[in-house]
Amino acid sequence: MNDPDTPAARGDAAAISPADAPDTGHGGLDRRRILDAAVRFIDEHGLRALTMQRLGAYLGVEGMALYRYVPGREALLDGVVETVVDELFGDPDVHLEAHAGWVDYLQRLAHGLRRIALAHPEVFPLVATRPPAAPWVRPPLRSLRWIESLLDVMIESGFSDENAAAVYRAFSSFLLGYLLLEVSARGVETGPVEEPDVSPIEDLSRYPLLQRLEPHLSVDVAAQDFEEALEALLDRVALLLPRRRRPARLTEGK
Amino acid sequence: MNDPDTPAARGDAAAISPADAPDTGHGGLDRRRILDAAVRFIDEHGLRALTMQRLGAYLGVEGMALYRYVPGREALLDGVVETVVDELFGDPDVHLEAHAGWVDYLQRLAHGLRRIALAHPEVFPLVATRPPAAPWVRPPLRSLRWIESLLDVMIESGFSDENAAAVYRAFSSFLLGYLLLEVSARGVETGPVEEPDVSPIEDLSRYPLLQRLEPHLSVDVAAQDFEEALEALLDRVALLLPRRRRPARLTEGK
DNA sequence: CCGCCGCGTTTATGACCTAAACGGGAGGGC
DNA sequence: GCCCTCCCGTTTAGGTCATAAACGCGGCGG
Repeated sequence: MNDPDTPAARGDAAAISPADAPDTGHGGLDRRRILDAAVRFIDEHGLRALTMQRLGAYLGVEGMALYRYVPGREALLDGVVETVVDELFGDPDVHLEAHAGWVDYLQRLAHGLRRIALAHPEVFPLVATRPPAAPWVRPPLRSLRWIESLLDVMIESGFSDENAAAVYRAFSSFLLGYLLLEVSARGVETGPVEEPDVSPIEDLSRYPLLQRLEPHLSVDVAAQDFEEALEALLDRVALLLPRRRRPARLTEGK
Repeated sequence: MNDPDTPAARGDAAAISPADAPDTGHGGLDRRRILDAAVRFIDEHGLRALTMQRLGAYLGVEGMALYRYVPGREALLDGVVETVVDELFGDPDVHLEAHAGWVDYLQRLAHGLRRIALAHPEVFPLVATRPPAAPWVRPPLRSLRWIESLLDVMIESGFSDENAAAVYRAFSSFLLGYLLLEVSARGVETGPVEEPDVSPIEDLSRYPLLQRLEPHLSVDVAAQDFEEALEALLDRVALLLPRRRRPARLTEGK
């Protein structure tokens, strides 16, 4: 057998769904319904559990039925990524245009992406690591429309072409690092419902500081770290602007 | 068939190795040889191509032989990650102790990890995303010894316990974001040797800025971005230190 | 000289992806 | 009303994989 005991993969079709699944309600697949179901499925059972057969069952259908609407598993995953990233368009707090300046724009965009990451922790690693369509599409902002929008806002705000591109790169790296780590940490603390494991992780006694700092390391300050790093990034970005157009102060020196 | 045409996955055992493979030279497996071979294999053929059978063939042996030394595929991947991360111990430019202050220490550590990422672009995503042993082990620095070392250096340099932990978190996020993006961008520009693809990616005409900035977006300035973001991070970290112990200037104002 | 054991091989099972053939029912043309 | 035809989900089949379990060979200590 494959994946002999992985908790997520121990999916007897029974346990997986007919009861609470969306199950279409009236039969009749289509690409959208499949993709949405796939996202929900991954949210509920984890990426590893996603199988054509199981997703089919989740929709009340044989696995092969999906192939009529989706070219294959890889394409399905691409669709999942796209579906999740596109949630950004439905977010009332995030806008394609900067109504209140580039700082506000980038903050809303960052928070919007963070919301998505936290809403779909099991999907986000996919968003982060799936090979992008073009080399300059940098996860997690992998939508041409949003990239265009970001560049537009920066340029309208007075940044040079080169600096706009640099901001895009720095912003991507920032988001990827912080969100991927936040999401995967959350996954580790929630996910592995495994047995207490015979090995208490490893011999901690050899690492006195790890022991002493364990409380500090385990406190979840991801939200605060994110805010602070975002502020720092925005401050740094502001310095790229010709002095006259620079916003006075990003934060009121708490 | 699986993976119908993926270039990396088109591995007839013939194409894969006996010729240039390590092939032990004298038969006789062991865990170390297997792990090293796995790293080389992934470097050469990509992660997707790694199969128990193929790795066996690469070593001149049947796939099942590996199971005597490795509990299974997952464990193998864990071993690969560990192997690669442990290269840090062999790096003459990186030291467990800070001989020249914490700034120098963090710079060397960051560059050491970047060297690893660039040396094993196909392995790095694994380093980045594999669930860590403990929740406070943050990729890509997933070695207890190095975490301990980092915390030690920071604390010896006068940072509080809390700030040392904060530095560790910020440093991890920074490395993860920048290195993962750099490595995957490199992978995209090299990797997909696919047919020119009927769709020229997507209709670019709707995104005038993407078109106009394409040159700026495609220039590879990853190294420079990395240095600048590292400097910015270190500057920010320096502010955590009591004023008296703060290093005068990190960069001589270029 | 023999039986045991370390180690790679063979055999077997089951999960999974996917190509291809299949079949039933619903709707349109007559 | 009848039949033809697609649309769409199902069945069938075959290939790749991971992995458990039985196997067998060669060397070594008794």
